[in-house]
Amino acid sequence: MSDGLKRSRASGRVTLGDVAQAAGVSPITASRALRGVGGERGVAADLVARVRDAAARLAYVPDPAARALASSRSSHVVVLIPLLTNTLFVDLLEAVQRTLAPAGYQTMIGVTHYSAAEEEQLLQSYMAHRPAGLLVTGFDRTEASKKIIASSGVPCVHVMETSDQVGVYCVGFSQIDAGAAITAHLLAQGRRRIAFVAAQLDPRVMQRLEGYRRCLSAAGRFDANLELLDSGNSSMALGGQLLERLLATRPDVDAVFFCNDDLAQGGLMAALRLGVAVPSRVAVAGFNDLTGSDQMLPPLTTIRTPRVEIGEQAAKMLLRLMRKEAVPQSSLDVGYELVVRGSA
Amino acid sequence: MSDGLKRSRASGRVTLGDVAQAAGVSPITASRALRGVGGERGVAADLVARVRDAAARLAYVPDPAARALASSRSSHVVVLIPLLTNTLFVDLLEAVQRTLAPAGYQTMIGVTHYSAAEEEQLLQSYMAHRPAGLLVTGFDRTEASKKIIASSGVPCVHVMETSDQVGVYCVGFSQIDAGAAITAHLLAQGRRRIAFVAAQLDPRVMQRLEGYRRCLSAAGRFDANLELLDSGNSSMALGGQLLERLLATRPDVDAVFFCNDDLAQGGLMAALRLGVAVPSRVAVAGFNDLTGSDQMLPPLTTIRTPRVEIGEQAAKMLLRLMRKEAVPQSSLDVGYELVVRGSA
DNA sequence: ACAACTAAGGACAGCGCTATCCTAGCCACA
DNA sequence: TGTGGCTAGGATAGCGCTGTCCTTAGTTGT
Repeated sequence: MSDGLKRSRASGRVTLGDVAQAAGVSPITASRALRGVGGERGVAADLVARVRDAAARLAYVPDPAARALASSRSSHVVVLIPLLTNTLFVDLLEAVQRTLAPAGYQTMIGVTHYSAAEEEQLLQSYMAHRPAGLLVTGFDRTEASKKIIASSGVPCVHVMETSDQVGVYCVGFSQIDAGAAITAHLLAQGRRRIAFVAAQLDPRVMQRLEGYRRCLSAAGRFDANLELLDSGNSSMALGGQLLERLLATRPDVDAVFFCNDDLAQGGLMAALRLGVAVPSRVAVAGFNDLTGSDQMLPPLTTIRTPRVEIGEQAAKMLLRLMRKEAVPQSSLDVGYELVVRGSA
Repeated sequence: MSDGLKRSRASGRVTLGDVAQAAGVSPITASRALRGVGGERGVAADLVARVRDAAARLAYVPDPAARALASSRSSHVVVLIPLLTNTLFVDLLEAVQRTLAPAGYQTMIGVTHYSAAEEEQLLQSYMAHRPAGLLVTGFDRTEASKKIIASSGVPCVHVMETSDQVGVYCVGFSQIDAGAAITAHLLAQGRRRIAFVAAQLDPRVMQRLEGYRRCLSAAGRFDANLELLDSGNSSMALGGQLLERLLATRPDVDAVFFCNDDLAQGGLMAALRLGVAVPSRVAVAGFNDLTGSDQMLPPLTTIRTPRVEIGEQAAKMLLRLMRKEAVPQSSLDVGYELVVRGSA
């Protein structure tokens, strides 16, 4: 070798071969040394050090495309979430990225807009990239989507919900229990006519509804007429409208459980506008503890969903799966927290 | 050829070679036919049809990794934004994705958290992926970042601000003008002691401040003591605190221009809590027209920033650059809109 | 009718890396 | 001392695609 620092390719790119040459080993050994194959065995420690040193000296950066082509597995992790406009998923996403990035994985974000069809299409197109891992929201998807995931052999972790199905990896909490818990809180406050107001009727919202129903039924306070479900998109504006509609048609309501905080925030603003006293006339509760809920007047009582922890744990689980390490438990329940503030 | 439908590789993957064989042409011709090289010239129309048909029949999906390796350019577009928790950037991002996805480009999102250092590191790691295009926020970055962008030769479009520098592509609007416009509106409403309250002092916030200063100076109403700048992160809670602090120390203030809507929303809630009448006692104005601003009490007067249009136009501009097509104008000013509501 | 030109399609090589097999050297055991 | 098993490192051969020539056929002009 003439000059260890000279690059061989016309492209000017520093390749693994250059590193190997500079370190005085074969390209394969350099590859193994840098990847650390076989734990601490495999390549001898002094060789590893020499290769690492050469790579640093040459500022070597591996080519992800070449790596993906040769190993038929990329460094991408596909993350599929329903919405980017809901801070819940943004917080989740940031936690995932923060955990995955140091391990050398890039996240590719797909937004499904709560549509199973859109999700299926995203899966189809993203799978061509041979992702190393997959992170999806919930369990509600088309059969075709499930088949794509299963047959691809790509490790997959489900978030936000839990399941005890074998071979299914998930990190979440029981939406049913959480829905029941906040309903129980309203009951404990002496409320008797507790309404459930929801929009964006995705599976998790329906599970919260289920929790609400079970809790009220157990207390003998269930009344189907107190459920106000709207298929529109969840927003503050809609929350305000729904509260108005609810009070107009069910004047005896003394508490409202909004399935999501943005609806609840809109409800609180509408109450303020209409001169409806909260919580004396109606108590208001939300779900998720989104940004701003603590700034409402009165501050919103809600369920804090641990999305950051979900994101971190799911990413860690995925990391183990991608490295083919053992996963302690396939289903992780991280719980939830009732946050009692002024509105209920 | 024996059976046009049989796959040749052990991997089971349908490759370009299979398609070519099924169509009775060489792999290169198939490649050219599917990519449509040379516009409508190049490959004969009947051959193109035959190849397309074969590809569809075999459900051929090109391998992005192989493509990236061979052409040294991937199908990724890197988008760098400061924050994912600000709906402004989320709206921008969704518009970008919506425009780029049909053209076959995947977006890779990097969050800089308003840190030039973090941005530099993201650039460094993402550039290894040989992105086809780059979309960055504003012009404020390290020299090293600028060098990485320039020397990579990757087409780059800047968003949110405009610049008349030659060779710099950007889509945005004048933050200075917009800041001046809303200040002028407050002046026109008869306000005389107009405060400027800001947090998260990024370059665009400082430009709005500049607009505010120019407008007030021209009217002979400028008072440096009316500026309240906080380096903390922008949030509703901080907006409330800053309003309280402002009213305590400058009791004669009759209008507040918050540099961002979340601060303004927090300010409005604090005013409500403190019993400060808006707009009679103090007028309140925000910036960006974020989600919920129209639901405040009173609804927030603000500047609507056309982030969806910025996203679309920037993506279109980037598409042209990536295809080496001519770009009509390198700097696109999409303007802004004053939205007058109840708070001012 | 022949040379010079044009353009469609193909052969070839290689992008940068890793999976797979293979070799050489080592130790342990009989 | 011989043989089997084991391990570190290397040689080889692609992964699936596209850039760069090059061939061949068709076309035009004189």
